[in-house]
Amino acid sequence: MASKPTISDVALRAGVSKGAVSFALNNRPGVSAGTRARILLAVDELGFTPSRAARALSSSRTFAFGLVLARRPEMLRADAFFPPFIAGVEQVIAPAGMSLMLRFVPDAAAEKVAYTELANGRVDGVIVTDIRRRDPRPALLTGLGLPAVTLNRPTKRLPIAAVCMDDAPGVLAAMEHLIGLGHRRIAHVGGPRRYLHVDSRRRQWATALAAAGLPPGPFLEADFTAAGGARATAQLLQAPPLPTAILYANDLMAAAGMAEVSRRGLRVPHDLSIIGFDDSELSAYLHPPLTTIRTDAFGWGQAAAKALLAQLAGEQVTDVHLPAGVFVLRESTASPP
Amino acid sequence: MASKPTISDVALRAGVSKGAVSFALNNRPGVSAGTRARILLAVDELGFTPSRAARALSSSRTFAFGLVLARRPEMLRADAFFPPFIAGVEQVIAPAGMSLMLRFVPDAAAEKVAYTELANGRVDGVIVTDIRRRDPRPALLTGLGLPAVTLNRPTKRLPIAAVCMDDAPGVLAAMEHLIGLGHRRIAHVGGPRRYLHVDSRRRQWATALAAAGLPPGPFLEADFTAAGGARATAQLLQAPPLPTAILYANDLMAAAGMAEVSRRGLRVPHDLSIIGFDDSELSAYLHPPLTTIRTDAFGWGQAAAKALLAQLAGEQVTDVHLPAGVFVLRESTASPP
DNA sequence: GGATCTTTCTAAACCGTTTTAGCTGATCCT
DNA sequence: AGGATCAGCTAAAACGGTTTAGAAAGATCC
Repeated sequence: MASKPTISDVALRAGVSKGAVSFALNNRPGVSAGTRARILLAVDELGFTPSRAARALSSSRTFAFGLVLARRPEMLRADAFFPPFIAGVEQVIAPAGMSLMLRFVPDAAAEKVAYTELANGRVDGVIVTDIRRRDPRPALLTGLGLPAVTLNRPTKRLPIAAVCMDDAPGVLAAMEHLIGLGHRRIAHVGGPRRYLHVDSRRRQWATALAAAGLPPGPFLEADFTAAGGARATAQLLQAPPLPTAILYANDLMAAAGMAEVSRRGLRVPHDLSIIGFDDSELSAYLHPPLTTIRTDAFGWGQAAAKALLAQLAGEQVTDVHLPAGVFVLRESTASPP
Repeated sequence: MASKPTISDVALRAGVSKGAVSFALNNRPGVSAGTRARILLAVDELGFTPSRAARALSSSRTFAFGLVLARRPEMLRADAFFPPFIAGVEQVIAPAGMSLMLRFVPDAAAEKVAYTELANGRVDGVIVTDIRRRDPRPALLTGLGLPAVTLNRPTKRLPIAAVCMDDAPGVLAAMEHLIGLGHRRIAHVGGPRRYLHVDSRRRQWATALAAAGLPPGPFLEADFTAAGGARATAQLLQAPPLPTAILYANDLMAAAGMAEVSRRGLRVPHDLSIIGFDDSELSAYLHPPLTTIRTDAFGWGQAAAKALLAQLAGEQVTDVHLPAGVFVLRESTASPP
């Protein structure tokens, strides 16, 4: 009585066998309504909650999802995506009695170890983010037999479902907006090109440029940090021909870029237009408020969690397509000087 | 052979009993060097890794720590503390074979449920952040018998160790800097007052004001979001006497405040000095670069994880005191107009 | 009215570790 | 030489659930 009650205590109190209690608790047929009520009463009186460890051992399910992040700590310092993303995941899985197991690793080698450990009875499935070119993880995960969901689709055919958010419409709208304003030299500051979404945004940008009959603009590969954004901006601004607009792959780099522009005595948007990506919380409150492309990290987290949950429930899951990011017009863009 | 090898497979291959294998793997005495080598060889050949679930069940340890965050999703959107904090925790616990279990909950009621669930065989200990006034969690946790570490000390005497970072020196240095520049009306925009660290910073600010013989300045309670920071700033600026400097409880509010000041045609730092808190990644790259007080979230995470690990190892842990946040002078402060 | 199905429930096996109790044979001590 | 001690190992009992095989009791069928 002093220590935590077990299923045997419940069985004893309800005058049934352990098996009956297990059936009753898992809503399985084979228990009469009366007995079920008696069992639930005993559960309630004893304050019984099943031990996850025992459940995990006998049913070989862990009731946890895994998320492995391969990032250097400094890249996490101001990350605007993961906190809301994780919150979205949590909101969906917590009511289902599951929890999220997090792993931060510094590089790809550690990443592989982390997934292997997670596969070894720590989680029932994983959400794979930051898909890279020739990403080894889908193969690794199917090899490990670990159910998974990816954020965006890595390559054409894989037995892993993807939860996709198309960034083409957002980037296109942004580019059309700039081109409509009369911009002809539109630069792009992206993230590391190994990431698929970085490359995708870059392609949309290049396509829009070409479609408007404009010459290919300068592309700079930065690292998603404020420091990187400032550095890339400085580089774009150091020699003519100067771009009249810059599209960034996230708001953090855009904000830092905007500051860099100001520091050089140029004015946003008068001398240079700036567009970010993600619509982070601060962006609406910068000076000037940042025009950006909104992505719904929270909703993405929810969708990914739902897809993984459905997969574990045995449903045949296909790719999920979320509403594309929308272009949010604020005040960091104007006609070129 | 097809499925994952168990400890019995290893025992069979090495020609010993399961017990011997367990002893060898856990570096326990009672196994000769020769036998140990034979066992380790078998482990290697079979690629054996012990099942966490079975381990958890028989040793009643879960090899995971828990972290429960009671925040509304919008407060997480731009949070600069948790990503590096969690990264710090991870860096310490991963080599020890442990992982982090995360829970996001919307309010205090859900919080209690979350801790109770975690206590029930899901984690070996928790890190408690965002300590509030009359926080019910320390009592809850000691009641649940769940080892814990708090970030900063809630009240005087509790059997829970705290990992503390003193913000007094940083705030004091900031205030001395402002007062030295000649400021006499220094406002403070804090976070929700139920948080102990909010109250602590507010007290330091008030004390410094009093120590300099200045009248108590206006305090505004905001919510740590950019929107809240902008709103509070607007309120401070709407009626004279205007403050000549504002100290914010985080960089996000400070950044939004700075933009709000600019929007009103005032110039930072010429017309108004601004100081933030935390030194988030963007702050050094704002225009002007934000003067702030640096807190080491990553180091805090490491220290908290170490303390919890030590506690689980049976060590008598006392409070840990981390280096205080340092004042980082940049360009958002100047003499009052 | 007996054979056959269902339904409801029990007993026991099982999941893969850790841990305890106890069994060996060698060594030490007097 | 013979008992105590010890390291090195084995066998088996936990840990707390799930799951399977099968028993007991009613309901159904011809």
